[in-house]
Amino acid sequence: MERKRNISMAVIKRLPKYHRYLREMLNNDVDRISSKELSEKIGFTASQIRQDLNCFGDFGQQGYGYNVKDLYTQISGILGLSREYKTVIIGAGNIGQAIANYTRFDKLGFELQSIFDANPKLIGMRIRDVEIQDIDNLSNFLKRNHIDIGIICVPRINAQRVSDVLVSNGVKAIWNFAPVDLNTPEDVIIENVHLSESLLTLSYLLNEREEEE
Amino acid sequence: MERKRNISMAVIKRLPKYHRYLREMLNNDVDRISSKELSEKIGFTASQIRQDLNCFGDFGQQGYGYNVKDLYTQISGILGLSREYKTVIIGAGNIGQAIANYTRFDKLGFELQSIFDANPKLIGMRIRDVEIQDIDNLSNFLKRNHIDIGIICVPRINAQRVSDVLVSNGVKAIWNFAPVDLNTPEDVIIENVHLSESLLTLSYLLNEREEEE
DNA sequence: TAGATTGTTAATCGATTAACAATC
DNA sequence: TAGATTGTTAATCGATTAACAATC
Repeated sequence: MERKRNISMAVIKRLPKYHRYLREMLNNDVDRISSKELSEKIGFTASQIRQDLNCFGDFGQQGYGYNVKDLYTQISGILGLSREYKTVIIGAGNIGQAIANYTRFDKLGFELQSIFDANPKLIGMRIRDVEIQDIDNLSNFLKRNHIDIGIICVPRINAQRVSDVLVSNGVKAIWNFAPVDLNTPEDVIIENVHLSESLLTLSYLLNEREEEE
Repeated sequence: MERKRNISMAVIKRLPKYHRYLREMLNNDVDRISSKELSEKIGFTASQIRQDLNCFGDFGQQGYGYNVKDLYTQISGILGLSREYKTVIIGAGNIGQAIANYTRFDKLGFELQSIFDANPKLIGMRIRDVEIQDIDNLSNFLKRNHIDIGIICVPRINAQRVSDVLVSNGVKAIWNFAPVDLNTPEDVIIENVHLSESLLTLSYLLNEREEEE
């Protein structure tokens, strides 16, 4: 299935966007699409789209283009969505609760198994049928349950400690919302969501724009 | 002050990370740092760090390196943090409330002026002294108050409509959490936080890693 | 002064775009 | 078959890294 090793991060980061646009077209009963048409919607060049897709296979057909349903299925598979992932959230504060409440991720196959927090007021509370546990149980819970992805939503100061517990109990992927760069072994995958950095990019651009005037 | 026009997006996206590391060093009473030392902490090459900083000015000194406090101040200014920004949040659901509760952004100079939602159960509620208003008041509110940044936290289906209201009332920057690419005039700045895309990047990488084994 | 480290130019690397033969 | 559009190679563009003279 894999055609090309070492897919560049630039390509990988575009895949979810293909997935989203194809899903949308599928919902609108679009049967087929050419790289040129897709280019106009998604904003990548037609050439780039063909290059990107060809990293993974010959999904198109000359003179026809791409079958939307088939391509969607392929991209879903490439993104790893043909299986399910068991997740835990650590930190039931603002962001932790927000993520826990998102039904969007369930539909993609990410199953929230438990939530952990240190605050006694939160422990025992339920978010969509998942009970918030004492963070002291985290290590034990991980030993008894296979977890694919740990979602870190604790304050900056505690993030590395939580990460260490996850890693030492075999969790291989971390979705990190704490504004810190975690230190982990090479075989652990980290995906950061640094909201402040996103906001500062916005203020940079807004300011740059205003200076030009 | 500006040395070089057309700073590339690659450089811009690294600036907030410099800002974060410098803040941390400042808190740890570090006085000066060389590009080589910073490189070891932040993970960019020393060469890249010097190139990046030189887009904006000669902040270093041969034989000495960079003064942490000065550089922090410079980067803060470049990121537009020497002024304040008035913001509104539209959508008081999971993400909207989480963002409203973040005190981190206040400290950087982002002042939440109001929150809007369509849900009667939420209207009138207060989040940290800010009252949730009926979304029908949004347009009027924007006409009476200058707002720098609109933060869109409504469901996908309503995001474009909200964006249109913001834009037609002169809002020039949008921080968008809805999983959709907004259609806006060229002079409006959009910064997207697409959480699903981030999660799918993670599942891609996790899957790729497991295939190799 | 000698050592350190910048600012900056040149070399390399990688990603994007253009072009076109292959083929449905 | 003729037209359309892919897959893929080659050309271009941009970003990163290396090297080193300038200078604190």
